[in-house]
Amino acid sequence: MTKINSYWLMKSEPDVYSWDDLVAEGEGTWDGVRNYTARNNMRAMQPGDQVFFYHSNIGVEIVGIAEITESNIPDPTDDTGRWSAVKLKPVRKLKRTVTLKEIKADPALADMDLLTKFRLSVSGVKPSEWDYILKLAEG
DNA sequence: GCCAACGTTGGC
DNA sequence: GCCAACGTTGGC
Repeated sequence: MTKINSYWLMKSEPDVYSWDDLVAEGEGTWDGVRNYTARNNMRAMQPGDQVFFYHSNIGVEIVGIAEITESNIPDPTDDTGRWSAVKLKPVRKLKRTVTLKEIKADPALADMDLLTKFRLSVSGVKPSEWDYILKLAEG
């Protein structure tokens, strides 16, 4: 099994589950996803994969980096067996957040799934995009 | 298997 | 709070 992608972006509404909630918990289970594309992305994840944690609705920005600790586990909120979940832990908060506005304004990031499939809650990030955003956030 | 209706997401 | 985008459901 070859690794296709190691970088991801996961969206959460901060008033439901924020970066601080993840930090407080130490490890979070990402469940309740009811979108096939998002689920397929989650199934492709492997422990050790890096994830941008993104706040939707409020803030609308990437706030931190998390790491997948367990992948392809059954969704505890699902009784049909169709859906999957992953577990992740916080790695670190970005030195400064990177807003959607910035991402939209930057031609280097125009192809991000975040923009082209903006309703997708779990999307892939290319290594080049990952590096670029890290550079924006931390120089 | 098509497609209209419906529901949800998420930016503004 | 509104509305556009788009994924899912269900009737046929």
